Amino acid sequence: MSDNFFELVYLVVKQVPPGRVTTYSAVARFLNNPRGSRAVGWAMRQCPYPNDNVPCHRVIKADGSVGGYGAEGVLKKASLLRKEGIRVRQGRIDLSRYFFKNFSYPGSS
DNA sequence: AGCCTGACTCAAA
DNA sequence: CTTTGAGCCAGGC
Repeated sequence: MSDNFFELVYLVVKQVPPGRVTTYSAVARFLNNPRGSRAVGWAMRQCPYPNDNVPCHRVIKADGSVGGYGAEGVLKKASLLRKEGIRVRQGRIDLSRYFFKNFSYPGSS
């Protein structure tokens, strides 16, 4: 488990199905880094894999804001989320409705 | 090691 | 509810 923090982040984010979202802090906390939300965001910025493999666009802020999407722009991100059936209103999402928390720890296969 | 940046978060005003 | 400010983590120079 001395794998890079990124690897774990990607594995966790990969678990988020279409129509559902998660937050940076949630992922960070799942990896035993409750204060590592920024590191998670940093990992997302790298985005070494295609969005099909790692749906970076399904990771939003803890307050329900869409967050950012690098050069692509937050509009693109919101658009993708809407296409998956997620209702985005004023750049915000209802976490109580779309938040995915049924994660399984990476590497436990 | 030190300093700066960034798809963040929380608390306070 | 919106706006500020400070805190935290990993990476690059």
